[in-house]
Amino acid sequence: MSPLPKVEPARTSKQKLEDDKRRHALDTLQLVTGVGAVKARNLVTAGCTSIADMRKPEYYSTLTEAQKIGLRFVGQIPEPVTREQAETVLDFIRENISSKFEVHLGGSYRRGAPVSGDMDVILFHPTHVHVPTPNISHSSAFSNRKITGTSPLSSKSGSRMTKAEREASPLIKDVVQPLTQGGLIAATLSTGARKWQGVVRLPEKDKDGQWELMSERVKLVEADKGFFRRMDLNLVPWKSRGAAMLALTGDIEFNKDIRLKAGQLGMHLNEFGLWRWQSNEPEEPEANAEEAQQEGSWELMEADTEEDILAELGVDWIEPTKRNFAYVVGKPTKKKATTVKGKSKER
DNA sequence: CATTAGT
DNA sequence: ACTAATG
Repeated sequence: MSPLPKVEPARTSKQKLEDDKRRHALDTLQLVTGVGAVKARNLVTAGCTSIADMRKPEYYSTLTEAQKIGLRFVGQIPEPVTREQAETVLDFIRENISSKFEVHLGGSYRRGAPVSGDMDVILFHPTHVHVPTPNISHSSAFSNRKITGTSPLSSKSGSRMTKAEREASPLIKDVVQPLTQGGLIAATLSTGARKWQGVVRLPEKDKDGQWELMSERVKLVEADKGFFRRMDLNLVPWKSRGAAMLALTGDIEFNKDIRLKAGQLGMHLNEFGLWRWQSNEPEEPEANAEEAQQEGSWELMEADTEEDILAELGVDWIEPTKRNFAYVVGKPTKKKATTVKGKSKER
């Protein structure tokens, strides 16, 4: 009387256990900055199942430079940054670079969070850096295609930088270098013309409120002594300050929402500004080839503060601290029957 | 190009 | 939704 088909409990539970272990290994390896789903899977498949394993030469040698840095600071980087720590770093930066830079903190700090996962530093400079034209065509709503690399405009300007160009860039020369020599910057994860990502050692003040000696800080960095945190430096053209403040303050859902709104109004919003599409003169429509060459171009709108951009989008001012969770798009004096978005993830 | 990261 | 850097 046991017509029940027999299952195989031994095999099933063993399988389940191995699945759990594998998942745990994948999650663990992804604690290292720069290690994502693909790299973690490759490592686990190769037999690397722990942070300690990752330091073995056979695995370590497969890591990128950024992943090696991530591994070096894996015990420190996940630690949250307090507002006080962020403000200390901000003070230090202001004291150690040219006063021509206007320095702000974005991210969850600006949204009022008590602690943040990292520091998002925004640097405005009145002269340096130019504003790149968006790489998408206006009809992207229908044909989601980008302008091809054969476009005379897009092919060149956004291209890569040589090492020499990189070191001559204002972000590196005028910001990263002094902050490194000052003993703030401990390691670089990635660095380009307008974005630097890396690790800083929190500067400390002595009993008299004086910073540590510069030479002391540099030694402490080399000895891995102190508190290390993630920081991003963003160099922003003056004209892009409003768009950059919006983009770098977030949160993600807020950014998506106002960008969607811009698109619905036929505009394009990115961290460089609010753009409107300018069609080319039809000029002489006769005899034109089947493929119209240039349909038009994106032109930067005047709106260069957060207020102006939001106003242009028909959105009333929203305090940064209100950009965290549910927020309303549309007229505030009307019913609340407008789009409300929830949140999911925050550090 | 894919991967990772960032709001 | 959209962009930057790496390899």
